[in-house]
Parts: sequence; C-alpha cells; structure tokens
Amino acid sequence: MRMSELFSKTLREAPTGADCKGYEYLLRAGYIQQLAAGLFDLLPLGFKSIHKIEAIVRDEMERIGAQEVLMPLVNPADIWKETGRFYSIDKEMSRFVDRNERDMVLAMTHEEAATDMGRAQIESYKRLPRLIFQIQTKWRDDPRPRAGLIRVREFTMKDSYSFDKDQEGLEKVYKNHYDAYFRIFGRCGLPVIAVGSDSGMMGGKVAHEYMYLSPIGEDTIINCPACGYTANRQVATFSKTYYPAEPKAKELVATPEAKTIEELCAFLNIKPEQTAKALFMVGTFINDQNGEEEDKLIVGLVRGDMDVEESKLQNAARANSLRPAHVEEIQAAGMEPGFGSPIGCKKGTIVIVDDSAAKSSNLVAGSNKAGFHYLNTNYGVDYDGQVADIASAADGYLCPVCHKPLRASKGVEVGNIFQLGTRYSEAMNCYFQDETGVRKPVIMGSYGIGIGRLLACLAEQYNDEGGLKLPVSVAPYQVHLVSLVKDAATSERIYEELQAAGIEVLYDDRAESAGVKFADADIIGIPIRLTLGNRCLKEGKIECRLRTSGQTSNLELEGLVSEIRALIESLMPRA
RNA sequence: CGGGUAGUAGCGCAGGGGCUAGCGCACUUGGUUCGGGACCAAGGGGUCGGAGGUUCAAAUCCUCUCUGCCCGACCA
Repeated sequence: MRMSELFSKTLREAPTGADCKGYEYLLRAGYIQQLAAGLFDLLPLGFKSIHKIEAIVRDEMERIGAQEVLMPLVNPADIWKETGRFYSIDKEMSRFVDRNERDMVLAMTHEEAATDMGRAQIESYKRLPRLIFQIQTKWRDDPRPRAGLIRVREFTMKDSYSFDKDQEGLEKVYKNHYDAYFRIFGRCGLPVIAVGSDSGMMGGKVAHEYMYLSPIGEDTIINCPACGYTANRQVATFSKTYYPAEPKAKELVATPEAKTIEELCAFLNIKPEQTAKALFMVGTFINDQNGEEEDKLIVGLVRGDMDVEESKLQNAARANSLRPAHVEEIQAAGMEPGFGSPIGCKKGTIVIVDDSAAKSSNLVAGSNKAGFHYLNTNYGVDYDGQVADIASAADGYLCPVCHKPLRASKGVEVGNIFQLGTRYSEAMNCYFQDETGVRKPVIMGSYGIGIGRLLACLAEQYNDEGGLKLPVSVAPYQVHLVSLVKDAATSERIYEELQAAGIEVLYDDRAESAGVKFADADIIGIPIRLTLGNRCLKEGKIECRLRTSGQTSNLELEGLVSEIRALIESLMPRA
C-alpha cells in the first residue's frame, strides 16, 4: 500500500475523550474513527488488523474441528420467546417489528439461532458431536459504551456453539476451546489469564472468562499468588473466619446517628466483625413463559467486616436483575435504612444471609427503628433466611484453597466459554435419539471472543510515547518502507520485490520530510521499518529498524527479501 | 437512568451582547529545504450542535432540546 494513496491520515493531537493510550493511538494512527457512541468505523489499517486476528481465530477454530457458518443479525423474536430471553433481557436487546407486524430482535448473541439450526440438523447420536462457529456482528444497546473499542454497542464476535450427546463430550469440546483460546491470544500476542466466572444471562454452570489484566479493565479478578486460584470477583470465594459463641438474648440499644458500620463501631467501641450489615435491593423476577414481571425486596446480610457481592446475591436470590431499593420500598417492608436488618421484616421479603453472619454469634444488627440497634442478634433465633455465600472477595482476604492472602486486579474480558448444558436445547426442543432409542436433549456449550475488543487490548498492551507497536501477527502490515531518496527508482523496486515475495508492505512514497514520515511510521507502528536513505544507498544497503526494540541495522539490498522473511518469522508471537 | 462536563474550521483550542468570529496544527499554490513532526510568501475553509425567545443588535443572555465524554447504575 502506498501512503500517498492511503485513505486514512494520522492525527497530531488526540481527539478529546480518548482517555486511554491504546484508544488514543488507534484514533491518531487512523485505525478507527468514531461514528457515534459505541459505534466505530474500521479504517483500512484497523480493518487489516481485524482481518489478521480473524484469520488466527479461524485457523484455531478449524483446528479443533469447528465448521464456519453465518447466522443473521436479525432474528425473529419467536425463538427468543422460546427460551424466555425475549422477556428476561431488558433494553440491552433492541426490538422492532417488520412490515408484517412480526416481532423481530437484533441478536446480541446466537444461542437461539444456533439451537434452531441444531434442532433442524441433528436427530440422532450419529450426528453428534458437532461444532459450529461464526464471526459476526452483535448489537448490544449498552447504556454506557466507553474506552473506545473496549466497550461498544455494535461489535464483531467469534462465537461457537457445540452440540454433544453427553457431558463427557461437552467437557472435551470445552477443554478444546480452553486450549484453543490460549493459542489464539498467544498468537495475537495478548497475555491473558483464564478465570472462573459467573455465567450471567447465559445460564449453565461451568464458565471461564479470558482476562487481559489491565487497569483499564472493568472486571475485578481475585487471584492467589501462592496456589494460583483465580476467579472473577463476581464468583470468587474466600476463606472466612467465623465467631461462634453461646447465643445471648438480644437487647435494644440506642445508637443515635450511627448509620454506618464505622459509626456504629466507634459508638459502641466494637469491631466490624461483631456487627451485621444489611444491603437492600429490589430484584426483578420474570416468568419465562409469559414475561410477567414481579419485583421483590431482597435483604442481603453480611458480617460488618465484609461487603455484599451483588452478583452472588442475585444468583442466590435467583433474581433476573437487581437494583438498589428506594427508601420507601425498604420501609414498606418494615425495615429502616441505616438501622436495618431482617429482624421483623414483612413476609415476602427475600432474606439471604451470608454464612459469615449466620455462623457468627451475638452480632450487633439494625433494629429497624431509627436510632436503635440490637446487641446479640443470632441467625436462626432472631431472624431466618437462606444462607449462601454472598460476600465480596477483596484484596488481602484469604484464599479458599491454600489460605494465603488473595490479590485483586482489574481485567478486560476478551473471551468466554460456557457449558450451557440443556438450557437451550430443552427450551427449544433440540433433541436427539441415543443408541438405545431414547430421546434426549442435546448438550450444548457456547464460546465467544470479542474481536474488536481484542484489538483494543492489543493496542493498550503494545504502545509507547511514539504510538502503536503491534505484534507482527496482527499489525496491518509487516514492513513499513520509508523512502527518503529523491530518485524513487530504487525504493519502487524494493517495494515491488517485497510485495512480489508476499510480504505486506506499507510504502511511504509521499513528498514529506523525514521527520513526518518517521513520526507517522512510529504511530502506525508497523513492526519492521525499512528506511532507504542516500547514505546507505551508496553502499547498497538499507536501514532496518524494529519498532518494538528500536534495534537498528543496515541490510544488504542483495538478498533483502529472504532476510526480511526470516525477520518476520522470528518476530511472530508463538502460541 | 442519576451526577458531572463539553459542543465555535478536519484536529486541538481562544473569544462570552456591538462592526468582517480568531489562533496553532492540518489543507491549497509558489519558492527554498531534505535522516526525526522544516522555512518564507500567498490562499481556501464556519448554518458558532439545533429550535424558540429577549434585544436596535445574540457565538455571547434566557428556555427547551440533541449529541459526545467522564463517574455511577447497568453489562456476555
């Protein structure tokens, strides 16, 4: 590609709002351009990189036996009604009616469409297992897109769907994905870790997320440096200490102005672990069959030295969604914010008690009368409720496996794998006959990688003051040829030779000063820069500089192609 | 959806009732320069986000509204 003909241009200054480096450079280097909130154009350079990533993904997916398909972005609402997700998913899924008044949706994922394909194609165990994948557009009307390509509304995703006759088969294909994903990210050059995760709206039990650890991430990952235990904070467990004792009778005590645990502890001169903390949420419960919604107040109770993890609370309560409760709602259920506890709450309130509180005795808890707390409250005596782990793991807490301190870090989710089981196949009647003639639901899995987000993470991982420096496996071109000589004949010849040899070259043939060309080369960040200058040329040489290391050497023009080939090979990230 | 912040040239910004709306970069033309964002000269480019209002006069004041970004809520 000649830079004199390149569609995009570089920007000297970062557009306002480019808050992280990777995003800033993708904009400034002319890889992407914003169209609206969460909507981005891929310019030629960015699209080249995306194609490279997709090629790696295809290669690795086909290697584990996946067959590429393409499902429509627009789905009839019917199949989403079959699984209930038409009702359970809120405004994040966009809906419309076609000219015949038929309900349609823009697919935010393709479990329904894939299951529909499966039920048409699979009737016997002889046609199992099967694995399909696609690289396709998703639309998710996220309320708050941010950080460039990290969180967008329209994006490209590689999603695969597995069909198996038994759990053993599912586990095998799951493991294949687990490994393939590491090869994919490895070949792209992105360091990731796999963490145990919440299955969220996907349903199913076993799930992993692939996290790129970075401060720009929105997920919190809990990790044990000692034994390697790693999980998303949404599901991370930790080792809790309990404080059981002989239960005493509860006792009302005036605690004016002591609304928080801190104030309470200071007032009563006690420690946080001697108290119980209540969090009030309103959960929405949706009938999957008809879409009818019901709101219920949920009280989450943890010991005062911990916090409630809302994802855990939502799962324990089996709520479809959670939001903080309004003061009036809390009071309507017979409780008082700031002095709240499940003691004496109205029937119909869902009470979830963390085991930390349930297994500790004589805690100070709210009395539900403003200005008063109870001393010596005990689970099973003063209040009841479902006991579950709803406490949030945090930095310094103890590992559930080896009891050493845990560490918390931020990460971006670039991929996920789910064992779906039969949630979709049962709901959508995707059954097969086994060897004995018994009809069984197909066992499914689903597996995703956000392609654009992967590029965003790579841009974040690979940049310096000068701009981008993507690995050669995903950079838009392999070689950036900069001509500084007046007579273009030699550089033209080199350009032709490299291209003829199948090397991908961005050729700066513009009439710009050396400084401008170098600055553009730096920001675009092609891994190998070849500079043809008058000095070198006289000796029959060309300067070769590596973007990442800055390492510079002069190569003979004679045999340049094979030299560059070898160099590209040596720079290629390994899985 | 709440809180904050900003919309003036392609990008970054200044101007805050008054005459022709400005600066840097980018762009065009001519000349000089030519290995790290060159220099000189001459140019082109604007519904000041939109609508309504106040006023002799609005980019500027008022009302409404749209959009972007940040924090939160939300999120595979």
